Amino acid sequence: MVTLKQIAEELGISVATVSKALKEYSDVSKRTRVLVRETAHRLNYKPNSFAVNLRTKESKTIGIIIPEIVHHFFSSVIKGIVSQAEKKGYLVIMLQSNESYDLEKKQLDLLISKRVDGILISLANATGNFDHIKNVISQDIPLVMFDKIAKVVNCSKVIIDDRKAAYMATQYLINIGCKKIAHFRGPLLPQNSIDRFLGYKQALLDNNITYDSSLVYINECSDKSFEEGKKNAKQLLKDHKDVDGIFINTDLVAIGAMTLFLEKGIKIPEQINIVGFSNWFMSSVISPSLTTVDQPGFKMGKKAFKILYKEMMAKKKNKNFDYKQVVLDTELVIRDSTNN
Amino acid sequence: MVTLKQIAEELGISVATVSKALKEYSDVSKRTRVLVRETAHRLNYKPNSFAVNLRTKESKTIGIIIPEIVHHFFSSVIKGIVSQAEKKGYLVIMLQSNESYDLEKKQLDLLISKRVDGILISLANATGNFDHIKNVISQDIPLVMFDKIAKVVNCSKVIIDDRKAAYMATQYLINIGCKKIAHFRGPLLPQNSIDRFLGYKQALLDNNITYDSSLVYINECSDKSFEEGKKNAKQLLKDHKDVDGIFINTDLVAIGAMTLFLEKGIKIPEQINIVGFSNWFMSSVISPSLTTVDQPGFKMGKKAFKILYKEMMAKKKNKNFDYKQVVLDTELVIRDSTNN
DNA sequence: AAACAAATCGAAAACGTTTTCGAAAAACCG
DNA sequence: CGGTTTTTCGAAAACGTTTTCGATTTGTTT
Repeated sequence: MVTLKQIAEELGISVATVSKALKEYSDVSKRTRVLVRETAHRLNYKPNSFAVNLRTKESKTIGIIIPEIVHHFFSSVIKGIVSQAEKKGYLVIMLQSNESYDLEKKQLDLLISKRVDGILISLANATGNFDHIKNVISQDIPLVMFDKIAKVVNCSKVIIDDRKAAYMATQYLINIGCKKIAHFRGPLLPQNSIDRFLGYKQALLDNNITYDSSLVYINECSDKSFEEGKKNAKQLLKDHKDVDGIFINTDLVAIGAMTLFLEKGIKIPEQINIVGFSNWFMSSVISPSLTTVDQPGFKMGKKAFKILYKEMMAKKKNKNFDYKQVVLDTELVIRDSTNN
Repeated sequence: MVTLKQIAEELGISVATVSKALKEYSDVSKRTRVLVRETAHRLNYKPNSFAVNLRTKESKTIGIIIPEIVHHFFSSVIKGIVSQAEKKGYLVIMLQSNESYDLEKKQLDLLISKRVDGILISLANATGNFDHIKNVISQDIPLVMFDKIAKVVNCSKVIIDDRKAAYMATQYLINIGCKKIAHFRGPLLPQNSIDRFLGYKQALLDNNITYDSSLVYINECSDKSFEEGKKNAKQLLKDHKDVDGIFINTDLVAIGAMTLFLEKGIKIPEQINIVGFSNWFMSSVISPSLTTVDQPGFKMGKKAFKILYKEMMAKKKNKNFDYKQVVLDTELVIRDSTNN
């Protein structure tokens, strides 16, 4: 591995000037500048990033923690982050929390001991305490949360308006004539689940439909989403035979539910209308295709990185910055699982 | 940020002993060892990884390059890699080549200038020249290829036996009575496509079915897989009305094809039997569910890291090592798109 | 040619850690 | 107590870069 020193010796000049020449400092003559550049290129010089990191106190690396990698929405977000980060010369370290609070805390620790320049995080379902996040922020490490956020933590966030999106989805079910609408709401803790539930409830109230808590089903575990969708659907059939619409927290659960209904000979959308959430790719290719709320993962990833980047630049210049909250638009994608 | 120096001053001892105390060197007394540990903990000391990297010449980081993140198989592989790497104290930097040769080369450059300790890579479809890979290996940087490999490159590899799996899939179609079997083979360059095609061809020959090259369709672009599946299916209907089975390179293309057939009123599996490849999750929930070859992504990721880890350890001790080639088992998952 | 300004360079410190090697201190033994 | 071994410690170099600041050289002006 060739170093600055070797280039310096090769040319009979000092390490300092070599370094400065390569960075286009104005206090090195044009002649030596090209000389240095040429020999650097000839010797295939690559700066030792360990030394650069140590000296500049930055790693040009960011960390990202998500609940689950094998997930259409999250992998889209990652793709957005990685693509944007690369443009700005940042590499991305990826970690997954498996929806576990303890793991999330541990991963966060790992990232800060690696001294990443910034962190992007989407919370685990199990995360109900946010001290670990606040702790990072208080250490002045830029951090932005996306999608699964904590309202109570003061930092930049990129989200969708879950409540509004859920409201629109429910309103749509009402518009097409549904009288008795159930909701599969996902786990209790995450803000998304809460907001989507509240949107659902509000839409009912605004349309003078009395809210019935027995129509709301919880599905806890997330790596068994499909199975839980089936389970909830089965239970729903026992509890309420006359339900004609369901708004479901996430596509995979919705697909599970649809699968069970089809097994039981129940026609979709004729007997039950179903709306999902997230717009996974598979929702467009199953039959009937699933009406769902499109969640812009790729865009969210890009936006989240852009904000983080600004914060990292601000920190570098010792400037302080205001936290931003960006709300991305969603869209109801109407397909064949609803009777329009 | 607290350093060794600060701990040393706090205790009135030298930096050297502090360092050694924290690493349980035997040449520091028990008394000072606990003293150092305690104050380190009290001051919340975290070693500066930049300095450690510089000194030890390792980053405890590996890089991974895949063609596409938003992809069930590859995200499974990543999950396997990340989980295994974390156990051994390694973090993972992820990059995607977007199936482009130029990007792949650039990403590889990025990783080596970041001085990752090792690299895992799955080649882009467009990669037909392997000098960039050989170059890395000749620099003595541990590298293992997985799934989309280059046979001609001498390094460790984790793969499945694409040829055998394709043979089995085709043989299965023959066994259930298919007389005229088409093949959608994917792009030309990747070894997988080639091997799967060869397996298909061999199965035909072994069963005394004459191979007809007009039954083989190429789909080039990979982020439009679904659309290309439809396109190929449409063309197939024009060319060969009497085809009764298709073996398709990858699930998403198969699902595209199935979608078109269903649109055209062609019954699956009654009129056409379809076998895919990869076993994406969605293949189990569409209807009819897709018969396909299960490709163990998670396991492949774990195995690939394990081999890389051994090579990294060997390199650290200046030992040399033999390249390994691991072939993982596949399994034909029989579902409803074939008439069994 | 003197005086000054501008351009060009390099010595050296700093970043924080690890590790070698010699020195000092303590323990042991006859 | 002298000599030897063992234990414990620290000085210092090294990793490769960046950057400050003073020194030297060159150029410009009278």
